[in-house]
Amino acid sequence: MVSGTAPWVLHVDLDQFIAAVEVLRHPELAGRPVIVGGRGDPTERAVVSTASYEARAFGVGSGMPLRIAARKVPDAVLLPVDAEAYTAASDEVMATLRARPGATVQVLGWDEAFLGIRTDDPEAYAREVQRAVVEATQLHCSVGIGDTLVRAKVATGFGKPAGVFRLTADNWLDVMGPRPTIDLWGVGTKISRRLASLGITTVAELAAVDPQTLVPEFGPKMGPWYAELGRGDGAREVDATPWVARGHSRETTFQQNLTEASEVEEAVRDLVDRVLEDVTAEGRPVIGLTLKVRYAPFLTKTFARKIPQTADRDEVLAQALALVGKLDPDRQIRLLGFRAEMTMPDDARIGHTPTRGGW
DNA sequence: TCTGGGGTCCTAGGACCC
DNA sequence: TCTGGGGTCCTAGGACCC
Repeated sequence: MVSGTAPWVLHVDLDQFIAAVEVLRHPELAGRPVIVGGRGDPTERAVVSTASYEARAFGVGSGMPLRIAARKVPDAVLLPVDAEAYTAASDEVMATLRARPGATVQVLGWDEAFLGIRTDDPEAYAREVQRAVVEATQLHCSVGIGDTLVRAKVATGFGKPAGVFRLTADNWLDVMGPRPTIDLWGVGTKISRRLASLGITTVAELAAVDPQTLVPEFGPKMGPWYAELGRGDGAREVDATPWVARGHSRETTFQQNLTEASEVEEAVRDLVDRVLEDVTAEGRPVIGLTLKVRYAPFLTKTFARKIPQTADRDEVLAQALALVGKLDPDRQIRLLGFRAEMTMPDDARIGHTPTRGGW
């Protein structure tokens, strides 16, 4: 089957991944509404990372404040996020995918990956993938089959849970045409609203538009890219080149808003140290800094600056504290974030992004 | 119910240069 | 005199994804 001729893109997506990993190591939780988020304390400022299907039946979903989720499901099991455990499980899944015959694997996140293959029976191959993943990890996944990355990615949603669904140029408009543009991968609330203001509300309407007419509203790259998205078109090649981080960041939401300058400075020192730990592990110099602040209740501002590649830790810290000077001293601070951008290695792939244009 | 944390890329406008 | 035209770099902000 490896020698089949037709190229296909498979999108593999683990079902309720985080909740499933927790149930695996706490078997007594099977069948119960499990909600994972923050430190598992519903009195804190935190949101839901993943809810099990039992919890979703109560209307709980990712991104919902933990406090609300706990109220909706009185007998929910609330668990803290355990990133190390999910990374370990994810590594096992990805290794299983890479071991599939003839597969090129492009990892998109903890719980999903593209898989490029040549076969004349992609459904059979998809079932084999599901069987292999369950056998190795006891985790279930859904598989989207497509002739482009976008179509494969969107197809997965129709296969959940634990199913397989195929979307190609042949059935794209039949399946997706009547749906709202927000159902597309890469179109969120803001863009779908701006499209609607141009008279475009469905995928079919977006697919029919002349790409150039979107340039005045969305710019020279994004305009034509949205039109392409409407057609389901784009890249067909799965790229296994290892992903290289462009930067690292840390954010902290304070349980009580900060008001004192000394608290702010201490928080920035802490964030800088944590980010630089990651950067140091990469062995690449820092070339830029961004400080993000969320003033209470919800106003976000960012301040950035370039810095010389030769900067050492003390220099980076000094530059970070200089950015602190731009904060408004009269406002309460709810969140601080600090990001360090790094130089790229010479052989790094340029233009690869798991989530945005460039497919 | 006031909405985490870690990422990526695009756009606009000003500064500056020739 | 009220001002070209191309280019790059930098900063701030916006949008999206998992």
